[in-house]
Amino acid sequence: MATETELSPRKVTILMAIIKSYLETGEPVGSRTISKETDLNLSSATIRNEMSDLEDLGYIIQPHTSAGRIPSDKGYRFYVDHLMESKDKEVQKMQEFYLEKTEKMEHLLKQVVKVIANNTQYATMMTTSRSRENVVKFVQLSMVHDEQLLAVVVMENNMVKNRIIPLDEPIDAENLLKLNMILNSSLNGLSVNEINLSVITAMKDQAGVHEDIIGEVIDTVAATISTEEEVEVYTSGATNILKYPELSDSGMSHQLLEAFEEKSELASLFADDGENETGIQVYIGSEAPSEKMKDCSVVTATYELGDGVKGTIGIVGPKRMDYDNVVSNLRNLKGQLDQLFKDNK
Amino acid sequence: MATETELSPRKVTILMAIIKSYLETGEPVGSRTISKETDLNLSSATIRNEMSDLEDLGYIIQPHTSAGRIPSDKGYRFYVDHLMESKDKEVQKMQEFYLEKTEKMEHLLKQVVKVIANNTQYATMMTTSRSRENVVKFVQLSMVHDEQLLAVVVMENNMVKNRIIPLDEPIDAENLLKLNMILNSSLNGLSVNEINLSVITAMKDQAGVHEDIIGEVIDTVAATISTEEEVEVYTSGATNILKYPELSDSGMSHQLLEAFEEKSELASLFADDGENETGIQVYIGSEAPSEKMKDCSVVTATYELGDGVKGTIGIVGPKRMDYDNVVSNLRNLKGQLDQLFKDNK
DNA sequence: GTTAGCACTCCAATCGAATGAGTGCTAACA
DNA sequence: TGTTAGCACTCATTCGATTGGAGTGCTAAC
Repeated sequence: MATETELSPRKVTILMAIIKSYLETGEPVGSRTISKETDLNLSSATIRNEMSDLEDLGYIIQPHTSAGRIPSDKGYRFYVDHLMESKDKEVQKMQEFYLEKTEKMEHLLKQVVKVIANNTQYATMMTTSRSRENVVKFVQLSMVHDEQLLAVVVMENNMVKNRIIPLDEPIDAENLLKLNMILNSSLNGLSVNEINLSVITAMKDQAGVHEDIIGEVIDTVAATISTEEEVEVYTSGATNILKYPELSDSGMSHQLLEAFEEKSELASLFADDGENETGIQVYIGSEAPSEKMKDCSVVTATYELGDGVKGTIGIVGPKRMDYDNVVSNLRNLKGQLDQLFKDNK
Repeated sequence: MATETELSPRKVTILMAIIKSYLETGEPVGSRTISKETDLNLSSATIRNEMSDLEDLGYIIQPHTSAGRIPSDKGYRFYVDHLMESKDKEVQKMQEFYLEKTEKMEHLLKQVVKVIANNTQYATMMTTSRSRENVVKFVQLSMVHDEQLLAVVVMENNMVKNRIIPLDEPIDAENLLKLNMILNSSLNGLSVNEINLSVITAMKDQAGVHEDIIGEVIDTVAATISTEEEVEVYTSGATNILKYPELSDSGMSHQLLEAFEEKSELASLFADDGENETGIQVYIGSEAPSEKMKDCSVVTATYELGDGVKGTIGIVGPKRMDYDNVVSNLRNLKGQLDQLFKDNK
C-alpha cells in the first residue's frame, strides 16, 4: 500500500480526525473543529492548508464551497484499511453477546441476524452457501395412508427434507422394504450432483415391478434435495435503513427495503462472493455488490458452519457507518460460531 | 342500519361523491368540485350547506378552516358498508388473476400474498390459523446414524414435521419397532391438546426400559407439533407502505414496516379474528386491530384451505384505500381458492 | 512552515407579502 | 322553504428578499 509515501503522518492524523468526527456527527467538518479536537496544536489556517491538499489527493470532498469536508469513498477506504491493520495488533474491543445453542440451523441463523442487527443497528442478512458437496445420509419411504407415500431425506449436515407422494395403489410392506433398501444402498453417500442418470437407471432396474414408482420417488427426492429450495435468506433490522437520513431521504430507502423484502435477490448478490476469502470484507459506496447500494457501505463475512456449509453474513448501512463496531461484532461472531461448532462436534 | 333515516338521498350522493373524489386525489375536496362533478345541478352554495350538515353529523371533517372536507372514519365506514351492499347485487368487476396449482401450502400462500400485494399495491400478509383440531396421522422414528434418531410426524392435513434427536446410545431395531408401534397406536387420531399427561404416562409404561427415551421423544413430538412453530406468516409488498405519504411522512411507516418484519407480532393480531365470520371484514382507522395501524385501514378475509385449515389474509393500506378494488380482489381470491381445493379433493 | 486577518461564498433559516382555494353568512329570489 | 349569488374572511402554501453564520481561500506577516 502506497499510503505511507502519499500521506505524511500529520495528514493521516488530520484525515482520521475528519472521518471520525464525520462518523459521529454526520455533518461536514470544518478546519476549526479539527484544530481544536486534535492535539496537534495547529491553527485552523494550517489545517485548512492540509485539508486542501487532502482534497486534491481525493480523500475528502467539499459538498459545496464554504462547507466543511466529508470523506470520499477513497477516504473511507483508507480509514477502513487502517482500522483493519491496527486492530489486528491491538486487543479487540469485545462486543459481548451470546448465541443460544440450538439444534436447527434455521434457528441459529435467525438468531445471528437478529443479534447483529440489534448490536449494529444496520440492516443485516445471512444466507448459507448451497454447498453442493452435501451428501445424502439417509432416505426413507413410509406409507402414511393407503394412497400416500412419505419420502424423508436426511442430508449429511442433518438437513431434513420431506414430501408426500400421492399413489394410485398402495405398496405392500415387503415391497416398501425393498424400495427402501434400494434407495439407501444406492443413494447414501452421494452428493446431489453425483446422482446421475446411470444411478437412477440402476435403481429402476432393481426396482422391477415398481419401476414407475421409483421413477417418481427419484424425481421427488431430486426435487427435494435440489438446490432451489435450499437457499434461504434470513434478514433482520431492514427497517434500520430508515434511521439514516442520507438513505431514507432519497428514494434509495424504498429500493433497499424492497431488496430486503425480495430475499432471493439478496442471496444471489452475496452468493458468488467470499469463495476464496473467508475473512471480513468491506465494500464502500460504488464497491458494493449492487447498483442499489451505491450510496451504502456493505460489510460481509463468511463463516464455516460445520459439515462443510458456509454462511455469509452481510450488513448494509450508510457509508457513514460505524465500521469499527461492525467489524468487531463480526470478529466476535466468528469466535462464537467456531466455538459452537467445535462443541457440537 | 339507521342511515336511511339519518341521511337524505341527496346527502348520500354528495357524501359518496366527496369520498370518491378524495380516494382518487387524496386532496380535501371543496364544494365547487362536487357541484361540478355530480349531476345534481346544484350550486356550490347549496352543496356547502349540505356539507355543513354532513360535518355536523360526523361523516366528514375539515382539516382546518378554509380547506375542503375529507371523510371521517364514520364517512369511510358508510362508504364501505354501502359498497358491500351494492356489490352483492351488482355483477362484480372481475379482478383477473390465476393461481398456479402447487403441492405445498407454503408455496400457495406465498403466491397468494404476492398476487394480492401486486394487484392492490398495499402491504399484504397471510397466515394460517393453527387449527387445534389438527390430528396426528402418522409417527415414525428411524435411526439415521448410531447416535441420531429421526422423528417424523405427519398430521391429518399432510403437514409434515421432523426433528433429529441426539442419543447417548443406539436403539436396536427391535426396540425401535416397538417404540414406533407404541407411538402410533397411542397417538394416531389424537389432536394436539388431546395428548395429555395420562396418554404420555401410559406410553411410558409400555415403553419400559426405554422410558427415558420415550419421554424425550414425546417432548420432541409435542414441540414438533406445538403451535409455536406452526404459525407461519407470509408477507408481500410491505414496502408499498412507503408509497402513501400520509403513512410514510409520520414516523408511522417505520412502525408499520417493523411490524411487517416482525411477523410473529402480525400473526397474533389476526389470529383471534375471523373465528365466527368467514367473510370480508374492513377495519377503518381506530377500528384496526393494532394501535400501530390507527391511521390505516385493514381489510381481512378468512378462507377455507381444505382439511379444516383456515387462512386469514390481511391487507394494510392508508384509510384512503381503494376499498372497491381490494374487496373485489378478495372476493375473486375466495373463488380461486374454493375451486383449487375442490379440484384437489 | 505557521499564523492572523479579511473578503468572499453559500447554505439555512426567517420574515412578509402575495396567492388562491374554500368557507360561512346574508340577502334576494322562486 | 329551498336555492342561489355575492362578499368578506381564514388559512395553508409559495415565493422572494434578507439575514446570519459557518467555512473557505488567499495574502501578508511572523
